[in-house]
Amino acid sequence: MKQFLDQLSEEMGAAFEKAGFDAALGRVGISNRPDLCEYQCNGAMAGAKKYGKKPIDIANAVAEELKASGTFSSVEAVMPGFLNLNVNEEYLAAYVREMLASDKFGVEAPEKPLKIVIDYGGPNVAKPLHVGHLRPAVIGESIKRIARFAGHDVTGDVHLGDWGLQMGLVIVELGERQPDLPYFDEAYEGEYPEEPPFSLKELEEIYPTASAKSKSKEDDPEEVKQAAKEYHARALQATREMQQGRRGYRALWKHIMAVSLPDLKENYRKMDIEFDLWMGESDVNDLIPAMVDDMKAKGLAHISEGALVVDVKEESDKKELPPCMILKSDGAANYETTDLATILWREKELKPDKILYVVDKRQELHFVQVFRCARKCGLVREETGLEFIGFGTMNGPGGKPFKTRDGGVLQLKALLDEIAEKMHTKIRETENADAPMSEEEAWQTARITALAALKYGDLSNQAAKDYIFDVERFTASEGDTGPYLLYTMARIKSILRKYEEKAGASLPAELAASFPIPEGKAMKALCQDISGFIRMIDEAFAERAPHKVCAYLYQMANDLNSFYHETKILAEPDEKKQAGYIGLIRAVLAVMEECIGLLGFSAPERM
RNA sequence: GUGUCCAUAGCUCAGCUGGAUAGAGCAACGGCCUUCUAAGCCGUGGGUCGGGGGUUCGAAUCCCUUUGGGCACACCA
Repeated sequence: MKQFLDQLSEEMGAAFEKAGFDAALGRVGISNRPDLCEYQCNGAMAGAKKYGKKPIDIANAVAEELKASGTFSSVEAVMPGFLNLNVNEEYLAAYVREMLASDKFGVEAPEKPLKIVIDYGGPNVAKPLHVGHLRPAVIGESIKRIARFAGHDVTGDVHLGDWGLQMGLVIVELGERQPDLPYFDEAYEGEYPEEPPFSLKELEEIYPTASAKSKSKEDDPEEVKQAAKEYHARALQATREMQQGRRGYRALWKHIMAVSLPDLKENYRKMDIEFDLWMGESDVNDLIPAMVDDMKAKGLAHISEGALVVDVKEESDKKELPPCMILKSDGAANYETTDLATILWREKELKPDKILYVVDKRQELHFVQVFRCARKCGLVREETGLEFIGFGTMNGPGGKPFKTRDGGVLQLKALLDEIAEKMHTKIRETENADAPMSEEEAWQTARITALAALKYGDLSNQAAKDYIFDVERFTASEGDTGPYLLYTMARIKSILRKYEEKAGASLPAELAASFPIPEGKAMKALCQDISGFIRMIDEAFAERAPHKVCAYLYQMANDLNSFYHETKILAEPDEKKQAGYIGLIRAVLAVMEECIGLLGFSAPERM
């Protein structure tokens, strides 16, 4: 279906044309003066110069053409040349009914659906998920769902960080602790144990320890600095040896993966984040030699300061762009290498029209280099879109990087639990004494609500901006929050349940038939909200902007609550009227369900 | 230093393909539960849209400039 505003614009454009003006001037937008009208068109002012006429004269002429319109209930030309519009209720209701009767509320598949790969998540194996992993997962997941809903063929890939220095660090640290393990004996030719030499808990401690050991601060004594440097060098060497196939290290790598991966999967599952592919940097290791050879053969890669690089600077650059490094001077791969090989793999296996990278915006330069290198070396077809979607840093209250009270990194599990507990407390404080929740339902509801709080809190901000993550604010669950939306939905569900009980029958599956012609401002506002759905989806997809879905939902929830307060639905004596109310709130609920699904969370039956 | 992004109410953020009085939430203050969930609704106060120029009938929005921040700038990812 067409966007509602486009339909209005068409009607308006026709009127402009009839009055002797360019139809393109008839663009209709939502009014920014809701006290005066519902929609507006400013084309008369835009066209004044072109036609050498006063804007108000044009507006009046156009308004005259629309006098008999079935689309608008009123068209008013106002100084200096605004066209203030209200839509006809029956026309509006008919549009919404058509939406409700359509698949996906009238959002049609694009003529040529795009094959899109979304690279998001990017957790590092061997490191526990911490708050820093929240944004890529939450934003990427939502963009994926929006793109899919918009009708595209979307593949989400977690793109594990499993081939870099952190592996070398874990190997070295393990070697310090248990040097007698066969993995470290190069002469060992037997089978390695099946059981990993560490538990998940140990692994989660090994990495931070190793990482700390490899770094030193400015004011550390010289011998500490020296030790850190030496340790770091060993980790680099271990990384290289692992990449190049040293048996013992590969075996350890497998152990690390076996221990770490199930935990990662479990964590993402808890957050309702689903990847189609669990590929990692390691999966493309075998593609690297041929890729490098090809770059050399084409004369694109050359040695610079010991490393193999490809120049990617261009004439138009305002700034000196460093070359893209293909191999480090020690011959090891770095993240440019694996990112490039990954592009190669995706191109070969999936032939995507677009690859979207949902990554920290601080990595933008890296991706500029990688994208240019990929093009220059012919790793992708000309028409394959490579798109960087950078998100801002999540800071704690006060605007500084997010830390726990004792200065450590807050693990994602801990954060989720903390919020769920607060929600649980809230539920117990406010629940209806006549129908208390079972402990199971209370916790279930708490977890659903916590996830909504967390995700909505993140997604309602523009992704590209830094934002302040304030647990107190999100758990407050007042105002523009996830729980507020869920609460609104729970209210609707409650009414629907009671209505069904009273009527003694279940509601018809059909949404469109019972949708009313709106009477009064509150009802009409809700109809208009629904009518804007297709436009919202188009924009959210085009701009990769989940926050548009949030704003849409919030507006709808506000309007619903206003309606709720001024209308006693269950007490309405006029059965026909009541059925209309029920039809309206059911439609609102259905749209809201769809929207929160796009954001990546769900709603409980009651709160 | 170079590049880049940002600057809107006390705080956290929308609005930015230019339009009429710049919107929310939190915080503050005042109302509303005998009636469908008060995690709610209604209202009040609070802003030279960082500063200065320009384009335009019209600028928070576009251009230039300036100030103040964030971030990045090849062998960690």
